[in-house]
Parts: sequence; C-alpha cells; structure tokens
Amino acid sequence: MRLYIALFAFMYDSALVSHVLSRTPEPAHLITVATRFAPSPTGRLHIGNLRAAVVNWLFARQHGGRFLLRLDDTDAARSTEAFADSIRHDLAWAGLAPDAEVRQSERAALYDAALARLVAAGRAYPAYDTPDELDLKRRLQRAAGKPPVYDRSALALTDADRAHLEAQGRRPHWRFRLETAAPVEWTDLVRGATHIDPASLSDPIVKREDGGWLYMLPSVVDDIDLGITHVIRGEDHVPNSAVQAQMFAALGASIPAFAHLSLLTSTEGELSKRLGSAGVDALKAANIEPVALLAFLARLGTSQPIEPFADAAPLIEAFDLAHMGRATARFDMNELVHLNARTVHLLGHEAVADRLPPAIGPALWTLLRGNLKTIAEAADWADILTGQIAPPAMPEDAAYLGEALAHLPPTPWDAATWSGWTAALKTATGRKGRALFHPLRLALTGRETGPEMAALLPPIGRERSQARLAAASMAPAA
RNA sequence: GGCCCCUUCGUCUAGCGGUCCAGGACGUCGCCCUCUCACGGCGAAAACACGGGUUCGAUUCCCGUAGGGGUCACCA
Repeated sequence: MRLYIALFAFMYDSALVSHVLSRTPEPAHLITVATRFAPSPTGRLHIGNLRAAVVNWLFARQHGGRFLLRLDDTDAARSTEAFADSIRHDLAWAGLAPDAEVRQSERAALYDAALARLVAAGRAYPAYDTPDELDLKRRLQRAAGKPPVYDRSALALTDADRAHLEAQGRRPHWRFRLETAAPVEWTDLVRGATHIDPASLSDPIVKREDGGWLYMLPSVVDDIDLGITHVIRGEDHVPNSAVQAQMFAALGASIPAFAHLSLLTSTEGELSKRLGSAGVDALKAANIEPVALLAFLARLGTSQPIEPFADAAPLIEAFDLAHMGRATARFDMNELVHLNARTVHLLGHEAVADRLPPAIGPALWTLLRGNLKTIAEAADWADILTGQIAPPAMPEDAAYLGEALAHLPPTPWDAATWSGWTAALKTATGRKGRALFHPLRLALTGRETGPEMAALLPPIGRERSQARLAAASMAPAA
C-alpha cells in the first residue's frame, strides 16, 4: 500500500512537472535537437558519407529530435537528379530515413536575403578579381612562404572603380568579410576546445560571378532556417566551421554546437572522402545487413566495442559523441563482413522471413543461422535441405559411403536417427571421430561445415540421403 | 609552404602524474562443448613512435624529431 502511494505521488509529480514545463518558455536545453545530413548530389554515397549520416541519425534519434536530409545542389553543373535519387535510396536502404528533405537549389531567395543583410551590415562585399588573378596571387604568396590568404584588394575599391569595372562588363562575385581580430573558439563535441585564427583564412566567396551560390553561406542560412542545433560532419570542415560561426553571428543567429568526426581511411590508406569503391553497391553485393552496417559505423573509431545487434535501439541508447576518437580510423571491409556474420547469427526469423526461401521456416532458420555469413546463404541451405544438390565425387571414401548407404535406417527419421545410424556404421567399419563423420557431412550436404548433422538429417530425409550417398560414392566417370 | 589535428596490442580504443610490469572489444592462438566441422563458452599471447626536458615519479605535462592527416577553389 505504501508503495502504491509513493508510486502514485511520483507519477503525479512528474505529470505536474511536465505540465509546468510546457507552459514555461523553453530553456535552451529543452529545445528540440535537429541534425542534418548534407551531401551534394554529385556522386554516390561512400562509406565516409554514410558514417556522417549514421552519426547524425543516431544523435537525433537519441534525443528525440529531427534528422534532415539537405541536398547541397548549388553546383548546378555537377549535381544530377540521378545522384539525388541514389542518395535517397541508399539512405533508405541503410534504414536512415530522414524526417524531411530540402534542396538548396530551391532556396536561393533565402540566400539572397541573407547576403543583402550581410552587405548592409558591411560583412559582405563585391569583388572583381578573376580566377586567374587570384590563382597568381596565391602562387606568389605560397612561393614567398606565406599563407595564400586573399588580400582584400576589392575592399579598397571605390564606387568609381566599381562603376568603371562594371562598365567594362565585369560582374562581381561576393565575399564574406571575416572578423580577424580574435580567434574563433568553440567546444567541439568530439575534439574538445578548438580554435582557429581567422587571419589565416581568406574571406570566403559566397556567391559566384555567374550568380551561383557556393557552399558556405547557404549552409548557414539553412541551418538557421531549419533550426539545426548540432552540426555533425567530418573534420575536413573544421576551418569552415570557424568561418560559418562568424556567419551565424553576423546574421544574428545563435551558433549551433559543432562536432567534427575524424576521417576514415581504408586498409590501403585511401581516405574515405576520396574513396568511391566502398559504396552502398559494394555493401549490397557483399550481402551486408543494414543493421550490421549501422552497428559498424556507430562504433568504428569509438571506444565502444564493435558488436552485433539485431536492431538499432541499443545503438541509439548507448551512442555518445564523447566516445568518438580524434585519430583517423581504419575502415576494414573484412571486419564489416565478420560483424555481418555475427549479426546474422542473432537475427530472428521474423526479421528476415521476407528474404528467406519459403522452405526455411522458423525452426530451420534457428538451426541454420549460426552457420551463415549472410542471409543470402540460406538459399543454398534450402537446396541442401529441401531441394537438389550435386555432392562432390569422393572416390577415396567410396567404400565407406557404400557401407553407409547399406546401413541407412528405415523411415521415419527423427533427431535420434543420426546417432543410431553412425553407431551402426562405427561397428561395421571400425571408423570413428572425424573419419566417421566428415565424409557423411560432405556427401550429404556438399559442405565442409554446417549445423550438427543430427538436426540436419530429418529435413534432408531418406530419399535425398540415399541419392547423395550413391552419387558421392560413385567413381568419377572414366 | 602557412595554420590546425593525430601517433597506446595486427585493428578500434581506455587511460586525463603514482591505482599501468597499461584495461576492453575484434582478430589470432589454445582449451571446453561435440564420437566430425561450424556455432557457442572459457582462457592466453599481444601495445605506450623516437629524443630531450619538468617532476621524488611520466602512457599521462612541455619542447623537439619522425611519420600520418586536414585545410588554404568563383567544389562541397
């Protein structure tokens, strides 16, 4: 009774608390988390992209927040609809369904408005340098051992200069003016205290001469507009974050939390961001389960063990950016393949039934799964257990297999048939151990390894066994 | 070249001055289960890049060396 009262009081209490909270202006820590995955549809997703997507997804799910897909298709020349589709499909395959999707190519009005505000505030300016001029300046700076930072010569242009240039038919591109007085600092959720000296950076070009938008500003405008709270991306973006932090501030927005993931490297040393080979196609070809990929990418490069899970829930629960390491981690396809096998071993029949041959019911699945590396292999076992296979010719063991054929027990077969049969064979031939069992396994299943034969024998049945023993004991045709 | 980051068992990593002759996970090896193999269970071997400091004491702090990576596009 006491317990009931305490319990009731507790429930009442929390109901009260949440009621009060819902009427209070939202404290910062209660603002809904929103993350985004922002690939540009200029190619297929690779393993590095996928990891960023996984981490953003896990983080959002863990916090009950939103996970958005933002297609960064401002580069009209390189972006294609086909790649956009492939990204959607690959994400769906991996189980990383976004809560919403936006395309930057449809949001130019927002970017123009933001640029206008920056210009008005003196934080953006037109420049007329040609790519060749800029390139030359950079070469000179580099040759002089200096960082190739834009010299801001456009800032010195007078109205008359600009009018003159325009009269010549020159069109401006637009740069964001960096505030170089103090270092940009933030506490990165992965790297800890991070600081970048903006004086070592060029004022970024945000809008091209042809009117096309570049990555830097639209990303910030969208993050503001979509209420992104956590920007989680690869560490190649660290310098960008310094620039963008200033943009958020210049636009009067609060700066989201940043988390920069270490990059992945392949076993051959290639960097994941340049690695096209490890794409979703390759993963599908290797029959990798999406949940295995999820587990692998959630744990690779972290201090948490890489272990198999049947579903995403425990991964979401245990996820923590603080567990991510800062060194570049090695992506090893063989490790993924192995994790996939261990994952298959614990998948329930209901989770895989739609991809199993009809012959493999729950009982057979449970019998088989511990010996499968991929679900696709279940089809082979369906043939072994309920269909036709051609056992290898085993001339060495022909006599023994003939003996086995002669001692084949009468039906009905059950779990005890195997031990009765092999016991009789043992007496008849004097064989034992491996010599006794291995030829039978090979002849009956065509495989070196598999589940225990006692359980395999009944589904295979007497008829198939008879045929396979006969075939295997036959000497190869001369 | 400038700036920034990284360097612990084969691999992913824990470690935030003594608790570390360095802990976990995968792999490897061995044992058990089994009258075979696989699955499974248990156990073992296996690492602080190098050189200087600082300190009573460095895996841990500082400097340097070597190696690796990022970035410096009218790409993202």
